[in-house]
Amino acid sequence: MEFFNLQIHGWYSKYKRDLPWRNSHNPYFVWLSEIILQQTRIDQGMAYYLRFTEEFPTVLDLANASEDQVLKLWQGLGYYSRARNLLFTAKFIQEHHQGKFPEDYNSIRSLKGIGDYTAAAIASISFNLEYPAVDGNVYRVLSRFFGISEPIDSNTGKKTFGLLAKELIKGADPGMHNQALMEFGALQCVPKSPNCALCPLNESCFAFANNKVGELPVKQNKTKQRDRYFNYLVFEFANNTWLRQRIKNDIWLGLFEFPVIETSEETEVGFVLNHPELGELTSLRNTSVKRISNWKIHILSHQRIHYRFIWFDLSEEIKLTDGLIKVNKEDILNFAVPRLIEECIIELSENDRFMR
DNA sequence: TAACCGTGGTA
DNA sequence: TTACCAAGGTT
Repeated sequence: MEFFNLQIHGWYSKYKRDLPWRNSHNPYFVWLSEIILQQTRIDQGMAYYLRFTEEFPTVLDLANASEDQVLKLWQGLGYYSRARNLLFTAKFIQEHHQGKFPEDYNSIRSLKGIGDYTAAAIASISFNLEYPAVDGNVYRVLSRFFGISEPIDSNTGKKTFGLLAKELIKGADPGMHNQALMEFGALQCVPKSPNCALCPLNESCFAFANNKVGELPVKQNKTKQRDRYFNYLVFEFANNTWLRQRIKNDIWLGLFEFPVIETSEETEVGFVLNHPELGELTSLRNTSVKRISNWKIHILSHQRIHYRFIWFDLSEEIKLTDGLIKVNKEDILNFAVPRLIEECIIELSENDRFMR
């Protein structure tokens, strides 16, 4: 174990990346970076981190934002509950911690959106507290080097890795140690085809010695995907279209989209045009379908969204029904939308059919 | 406990 | 093309 820490720490001092959130121990910045980077690659999250810190330099700036504003900044990053919890926790800190980020592990861990990993990361990096941060990288590094084949997504496995990580961090600089382990997993001990020949730990690595690098770590649960079918209705009249905010406990909660009729399969257009839900949206009769896109597929971690767009040229202005929002086309980019809606809007503006 | 919650990169 | 999976957390 001493060899392990010595090599990891030495490797880190040599190869660590210069990342913006490493220039400060400010718990607000560390928290922000950790939430953004949950299940997200640094390449993908970096621009979001820079935008958030510029827009909201302090936790109080964030606390005073609206949810729509935060979701708009978060647009495209996915797992939008992270953004909603971010705002909730900022407001909570404003109200219950006098606007000062809490400095002890239990207080940090109790905040919404912060689990075992994130609490340990903030506590160790910001406050030098000795809590092991075990993320996907650390599971991989430990399982390979120490030869642990317990599934990392089982309770017993999490306990085993947690205990080992707790032993390893003893006596080390907590923040440096945690980041070193993660950085090593992210850059050297990568998931697929790591370059073990030049790894400073290869002489003692169980997986390398036993040719099990490709088999570790072990995961047991495979998430099932289900198919869904979204018929998006794009109403146009004058320079307006209509959007609706997603308010059900479902994907994309809080984001906006064109009104949608969900069907059980890739139905004919006639099925949608005669659908009772369309009648609830508009009682207009003289609506003509201008264009119908092909079915496309948008992949989520657990769902496959089959979707298409049906454009309606309205002969008169639509009558507003529950939750429908009339949007001037020039304002549409101010709404937080799912990726597939954004692509539709971009395509339309490029084709000069929509934004003129 | 297992299912739910996005998006993009990679082989 | 498909499958995996990335600084996970909540219910």
